[in-house]
Amino acid sequence: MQTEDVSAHSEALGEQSGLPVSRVLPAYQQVANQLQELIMKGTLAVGERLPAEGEMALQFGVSRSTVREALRGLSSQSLVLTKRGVNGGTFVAEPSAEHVQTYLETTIGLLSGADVVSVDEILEARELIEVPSARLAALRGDEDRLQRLKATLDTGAEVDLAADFEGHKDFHVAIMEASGNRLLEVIARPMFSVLRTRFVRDRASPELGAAVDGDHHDICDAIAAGDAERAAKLMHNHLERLRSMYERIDRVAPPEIDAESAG
Amino acid sequence: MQTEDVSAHSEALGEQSGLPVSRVLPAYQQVANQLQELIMKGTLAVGERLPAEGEMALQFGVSRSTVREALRGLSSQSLVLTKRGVNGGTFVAEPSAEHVQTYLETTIGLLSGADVVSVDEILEARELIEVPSARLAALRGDEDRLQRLKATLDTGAEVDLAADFEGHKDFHVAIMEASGNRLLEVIARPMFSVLRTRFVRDRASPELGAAVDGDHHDICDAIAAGDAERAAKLMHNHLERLRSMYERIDRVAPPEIDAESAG
DNA sequence: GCCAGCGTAAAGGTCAGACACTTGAGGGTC
DNA sequence: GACCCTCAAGTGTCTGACCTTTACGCTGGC
Repeated sequence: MQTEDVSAHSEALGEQSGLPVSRVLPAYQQVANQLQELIMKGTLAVGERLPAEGEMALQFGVSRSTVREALRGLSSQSLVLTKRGVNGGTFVAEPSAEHVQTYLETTIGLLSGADVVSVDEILEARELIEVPSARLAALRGDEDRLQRLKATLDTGAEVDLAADFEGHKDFHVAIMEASGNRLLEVIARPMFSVLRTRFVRDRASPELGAAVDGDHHDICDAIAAGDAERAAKLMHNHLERLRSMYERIDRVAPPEIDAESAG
Repeated sequence: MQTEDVSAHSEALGEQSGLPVSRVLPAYQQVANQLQELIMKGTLAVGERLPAEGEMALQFGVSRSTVREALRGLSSQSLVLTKRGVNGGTFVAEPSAEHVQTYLETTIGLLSGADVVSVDEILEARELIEVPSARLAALRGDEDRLQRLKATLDTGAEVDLAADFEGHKDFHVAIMEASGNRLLEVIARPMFSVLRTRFVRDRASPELGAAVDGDHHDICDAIAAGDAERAAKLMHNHLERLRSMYERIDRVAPPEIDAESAG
């Protein structure tokens, strides 16, 4: 472990050594930690209302500003949400898949931008998840989900590449939805978004878009037919195609995060 | 722009989706959004120091408290970190896989506790990720990683079930590490932790622990031999065993959190 | 009896200013 | 050169005030 910065999560160190290093966390951090623990333990139930800020300030023996700073931290983690007005207050937020997706999207984007994870790794992870997702979708697909999947194909002939890309996203998201595993959806969707952001749509070629569309149709057919293995294989091929596309793009326009090409 | 927190909340509440929520975001939220965008765009480079709080307050035309609340939000997302003292200040944090793991751990835990995702889904996702991870580890495993993997087995005969469980965790983490895909590690590790938390160690039986240990040794052997398919198959069987274990435990003593689900 | 309109008050949002605490840097002392 | 002391920049915390939002309830007209 190369922990060069021992700022926040410092453990309790030996009391015997009277080092003057004050490992005391800021008050707002302590308050946040305590509240978070209460939430995680279930002591504070979902939807339950926390005391008013002023009251918490009294209870914790800190000022209202400190409590507020703690709450901002929790709220930006979607652990709580605040409402104004009468009967407003701070409430324990309902855990939602969307929040996680939003967070993952920004974070994976940052990790990728900082080369902590490579595009190859994202593509690989995508394949690991989406191929079995297609298989599961074929096995489990109920009418409803199948319809939604088909709907993502219905857009027909599009001229706008950006809209095209959106359609592709919808298709892949629908696949993961159809797999019946929400956790997969939560995980895979941000990866898709990150790739989309990194490889700006305009750089894709129209003929490739058509090929992608064809793939989607084929995959959808296989899923509709309940042919799990074929769906999986097609998805694999599809992602291979995408991978080579990304690689080509990457060679042409290297690691620049956001190409703001003026011309 | 992901400034649509408001609508996301109302949707999460599950009532009517068209609630008349005020579109005006609080100032601290706006400041946080702007800073976040600067960070994501790379305008503020990693490690770069932001202006002092007071200065930002002037620039944004808000009070220092407001700036601080914004910063608390960003810092709890590990987008920035603050240091005190001379040469202290707020710095753009280096994206780190650990932060994401920590976040995912708490969040998946909450999602699971609130039945947004089921244990089955976690297990399924785990299988999707870990089986190919074992395959990749067999294909790519360099000496170094292989040694680390083996080290997780060396613990030998353990009496303490808790420590045993820790060892199991280390093994699975080492597998994902050996797969060479950090993204997989980031994703799978929290899932493991959640399962561990949900199924408290003491409930596992000693003989099962032995079986699990045996599995681990076999998998490790297959990886060391570079036999990718065998490693994958063994991992699959191993996870099947775990799944049935979890199911049995779940039947006997269902987690107290979600007892009231209609059944 | 019902609905519209208004007032009210609770609670979060924002502000200004002050002081305490931390910590590196620079300078002085031995 | 090593040590200590002081200083300053910047975050951490507090106080207390005022603004803004918004559900609830009262009032009055139909």
